[in-house]
Amino acid sequence: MSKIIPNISVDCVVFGFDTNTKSLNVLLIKRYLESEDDDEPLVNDYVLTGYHTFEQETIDETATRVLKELTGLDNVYKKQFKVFGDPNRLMNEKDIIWAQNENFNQRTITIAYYFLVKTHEVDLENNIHHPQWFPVNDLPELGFDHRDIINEAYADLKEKALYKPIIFELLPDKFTFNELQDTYESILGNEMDNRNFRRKLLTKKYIIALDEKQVGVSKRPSQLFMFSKDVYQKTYKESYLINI
Amino acid sequence: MSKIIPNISVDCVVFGFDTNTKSLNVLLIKRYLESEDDDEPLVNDYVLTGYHTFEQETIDETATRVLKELTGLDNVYKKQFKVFGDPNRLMNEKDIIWAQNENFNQRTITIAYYFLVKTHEVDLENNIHHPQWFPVNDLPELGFDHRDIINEAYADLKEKALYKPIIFELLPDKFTFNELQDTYESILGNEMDNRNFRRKLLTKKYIIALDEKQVGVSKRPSQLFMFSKDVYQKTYKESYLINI
DNA sequence: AACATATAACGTAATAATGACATTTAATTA
DNA sequence: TAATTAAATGTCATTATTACGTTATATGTT
Repeated sequence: MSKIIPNISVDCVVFGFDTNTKSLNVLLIKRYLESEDDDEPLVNDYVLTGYHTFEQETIDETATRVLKELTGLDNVYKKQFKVFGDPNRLMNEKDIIWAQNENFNQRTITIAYYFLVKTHEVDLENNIHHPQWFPVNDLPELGFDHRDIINEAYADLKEKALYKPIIFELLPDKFTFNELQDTYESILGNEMDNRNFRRKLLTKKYIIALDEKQVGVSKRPSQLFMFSKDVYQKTYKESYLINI
Repeated sequence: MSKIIPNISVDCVVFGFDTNTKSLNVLLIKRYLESEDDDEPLVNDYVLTGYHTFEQETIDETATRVLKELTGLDNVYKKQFKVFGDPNRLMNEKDIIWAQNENFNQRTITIAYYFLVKTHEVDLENNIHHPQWFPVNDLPELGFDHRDIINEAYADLKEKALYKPIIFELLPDKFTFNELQDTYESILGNEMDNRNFRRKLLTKKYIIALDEKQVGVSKRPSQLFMFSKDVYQKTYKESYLINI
């Protein structure tokens, strides 16, 4: 049995994109504690999943382990983006109640990761944590400093999406151009002209048109595309284009 | 007296740019341990500065404190870029010798920051750590996992320099256009056409031509420029230009 | 005073990328 | 076969980029 390091943990922000609602979502689990006199619950909000690092484990392994438990997924895009270590970060009223109940009260610093997953690959049903997706722009009440953590993760994702092809981590293997644009618009929070967007990205050799169309839609079906990481890595030249 | 958290530390990569040698440098301190029989020293290499976090201190405060001790500087650009937490990260031969001598051997995770400083503002003389500048491309033998840490810091800096105006943190308040270009070239590791470089950056309103020239040079003196963070923040529109 | 030296500073033309804008096409369903 | 729905596309004016060599302005030297 592995021993945990009591003052070091990992928290995981799991991002998914829902192509139906066109919403960038975050996976959260409920934090619930009943009062003794069965009145109002003492704690009833949502949190990220996380766990302490084991003594013989890298931080990355902790993150991977936590994600696997939550989603069942391996080999997911992962970014360690910030450490949250304020001595008072778990000192809200509800966090203190929770900490007393759960028997942790030491100063804990947490290393925060975000993950980009394909929503349809996450099985929410058979999951002891009962995770739920929430739009990143419409989050429920959150415990600990997890709202901060999510906001920082989102800010980092926004920036990174502009110059790395990470958006494809959020899309199915086969996607339409409109889905791609929707995903960009959700992440970046702005609308784009569809003609200009297509022109720009259609020239990229690593976005490959498939000989295949959407099926089962009652309208003109879109063409499907795929992203080739391989072609990307081979053809992308770091332009060193200063863009300040 | 503040108590330290024994398994959590901060390490600081301090970058400076030397306009004379046109070299991006890192500030290092010596790690030295003599053997008892006075032969070869047991440990004789260089390391970053770092220190443990105090119990009532944020991680950012730790970093700021360590930098202040090393350089005397406050209010310096600082980026927390990565955590190094491999269980075996301090397990090289020399690190073990050092750890026995210094009496630490527990697993320690370190939160790494880099700082961008103006070289001429750092006083190397009156400093108990005796720090020295080394070119990032020609580092001496380094202790612990500090070569990794520096390389990761450098990679992050390279990326960030392309889309944030952080380069000015490395330059004096008044700089010439050629110094600006030299700094970019050192960081990005490529040469640029000087006409195109000027044209591109001269159009930026936040790079302001001063009514002032270099003095004491035996050639045509350059015009001096300054960077206005204020103008930058007011005029920069996030273009949301996808650049993948 | 004229010249040498050294580096700062600049221009042009061809090509590529961007931004702004509305219509046509291709499938399903009634 | 007509209606519906969303997919897909074209053009033009403006701006940005690339590639390239010459001129300007200071100091130092004779």
